[in-house]
Amino acid sequence: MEKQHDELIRVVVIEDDAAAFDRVSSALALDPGLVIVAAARNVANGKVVIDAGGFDVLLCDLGLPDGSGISLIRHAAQKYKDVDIIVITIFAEQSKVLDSIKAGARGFLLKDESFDKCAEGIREVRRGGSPISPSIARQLLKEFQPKEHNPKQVELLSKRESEVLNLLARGFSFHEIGDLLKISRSTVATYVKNIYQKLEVNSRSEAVFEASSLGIIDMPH
Amino acid sequence: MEKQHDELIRVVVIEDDAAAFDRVSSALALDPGLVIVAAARNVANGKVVIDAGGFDVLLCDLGLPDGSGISLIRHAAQKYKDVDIIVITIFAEQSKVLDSIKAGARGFLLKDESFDKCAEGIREVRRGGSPISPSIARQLLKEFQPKEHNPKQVELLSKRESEVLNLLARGFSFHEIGDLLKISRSTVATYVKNIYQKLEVNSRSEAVFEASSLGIIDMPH
DNA sequence: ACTTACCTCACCCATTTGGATGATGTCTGC
DNA sequence: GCAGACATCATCCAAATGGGTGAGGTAAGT
Repeated sequence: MEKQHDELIRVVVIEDDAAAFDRVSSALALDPGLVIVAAARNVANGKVVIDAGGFDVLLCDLGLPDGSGISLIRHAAQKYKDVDIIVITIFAEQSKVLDSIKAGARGFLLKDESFDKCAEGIREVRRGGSPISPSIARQLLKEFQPKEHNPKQVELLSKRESEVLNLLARGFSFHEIGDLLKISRSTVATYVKNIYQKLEVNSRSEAVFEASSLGIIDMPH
Repeated sequence: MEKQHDELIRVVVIEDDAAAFDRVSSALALDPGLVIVAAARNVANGKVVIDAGGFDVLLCDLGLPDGSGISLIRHAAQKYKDVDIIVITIFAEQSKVLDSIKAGARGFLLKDESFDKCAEGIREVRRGGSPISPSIARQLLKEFQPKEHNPKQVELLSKRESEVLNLLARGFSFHEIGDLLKISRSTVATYVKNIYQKLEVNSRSEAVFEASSLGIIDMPH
């Protein structure tokens, strides 16, 4: 499917709620540059519509009667790299928002607040931006912000133990770590044992695995 | 500092460009519920202003003459949990956007497009949302989307090697892995050597570390 | 037909690790 | 003042790892 460069943006809407669909279509009708070329009310039909191609933007609801719209998003995103996918949903559920984005969604609008912003959102996404409702955006920011979930974890390891753990992760031997930290290798071994106890593991690799999953290790990149 | 629950929102603006500051202050002046209680043009003065407290929202530029606004954001976020911080900047630089968010920013507006949306953004953030310019939001979404940066990485490890790596991470010995995969421990050792070569490491812990940083390992959570 | 990648196995051996046990000294909090 | 957490060190030893080398089979791609 070719990306159209003239002003006509072809939209597919997948939405099971009739009232919501009406409001979306009304909103889009106000913009002469937008045209709804197809619609579906469930996952099964949605897939057919998507496979048919011939559109630039996909507006997709998440809570469809026969499954989650996320599978459709993934399908469409993989099939058509140039299609911009915008999720329209009622509530900002943390996990579903993330899953949608991982599946390839490029915009996220809440039904209640943004029907009038629908057309603007579509233009925005075509411009290369990502329209995101503020309440959803807040969810996303939380993902990036340092997680202080479990206060215990923050101080689970002592300063010295953390240093050792980070060096362990980078493959240094006890001997090398000892040299780097100016302590004996026996002391390093002691720290390692303490780390293992605290993390409830019994090998280096498990410790690194556990620590990186807990976010208590300095990762590159 | 107490969070004010009446309608008056006290704002601090840290912005070095006089023209930009004027436009922001004009925009805020149109909303009688907003009042600029303090301002600064650089990091040094910004810190003083922040330490003085008595505000609800911090609007902060990133490119200040004597340093990055990110340090101010971090400082303010740590000192006042209830203060909402919005970044106002010219360009959406990927790394700085991320750093700002990690530092505690809760909103992100581009100067060129959103001066008029400034007041609305402040109200949004007080409501618990996160106003984010679409072009910045797109940057963030990219962070979440499965990174296919290096096509090699996707198939860096063979299927069998990945299985072994995941078991390595969980602390199984060669012997145990061999039993689990119904292969001999010699074969496991061979895989491990291959994995090390491919990841350019030479120990289990390094391999786990590298793999988790590359996202080619199945992490819990 | 030939190369390349993958899956499989074996043997050898020096180095490292993990586990156990025990010790000294500091510092903080109760 | 004393328990508890932390940082530091030591010795012993069985088991596991990492590194080297070699080798056979299959499947895919050139």
